[in-house]
Amino acid sequence: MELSDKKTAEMFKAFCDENRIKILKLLQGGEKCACVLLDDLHITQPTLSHHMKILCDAEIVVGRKEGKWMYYSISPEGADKAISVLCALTDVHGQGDCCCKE
Amino acid sequence: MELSDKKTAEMFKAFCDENRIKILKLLQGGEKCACVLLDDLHITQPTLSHHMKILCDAEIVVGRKEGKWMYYSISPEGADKAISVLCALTDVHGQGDCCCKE
DNA sequence: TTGACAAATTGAAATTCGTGAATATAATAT
DNA sequence: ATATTATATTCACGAATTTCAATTTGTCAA
Repeated sequence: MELSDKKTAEMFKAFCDENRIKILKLLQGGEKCACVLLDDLHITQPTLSHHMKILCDAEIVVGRKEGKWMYYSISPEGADKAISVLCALTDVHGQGDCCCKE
Repeated sequence: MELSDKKTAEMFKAFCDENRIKILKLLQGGEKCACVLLDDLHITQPTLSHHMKILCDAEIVVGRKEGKWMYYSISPEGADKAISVLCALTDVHGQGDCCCKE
């Protein structure tokens, strides 16, 4: 399934903010509660919520509600999708040295 | 060499604009003159120049001047760097299923 | 040297983005 | 029911980004 150029740009927006990079690095340790992320980042709760929405909309992160808490984790499927789109986008045709080919 | 979170975000900005996605797709066919890119995109010459600067600053694209013309192409090294940073960023520790690991 | 052409830079307008205060919603506990 | 706690939404504002018109710079040809 081919993504539109607009959708592709949209997806990569997940990765072009310093705080979202920090969030992803925190989630590399595994699923984390929003409140824990909030403790580690010097931003307000609404700002965190905003970034989580962008990450979830891009399907790089998935959220799971448990009672009052929201647990977030990196989506392996979303991450793989982003990687393969990036590989496909930067692979010069006829060179075939992209690790994600086929 | 580890990139700062800020630098990482900066790098991915190369991929989060619809026109830059289109430019990369055009460059997949191989090196192209700026004037050729301009013909294929519905943007003005200064706008193209602006986007090419962002792509070159991010080291995803390299430019080569030949007389009056500028030829641009995808930098395999820059692309590989971006891919490996993305892999490293989205790989959940202890899962080790990233194609770019090691 | 002058003219023509390609690309970069500057400046300014419109839009998008990141942020936090205030508020709303949802779930739990008393 | 009421209070409390966790998260989401709304709103407003400043900063950054995208865009194009105008201008400048660089290169070549006559």
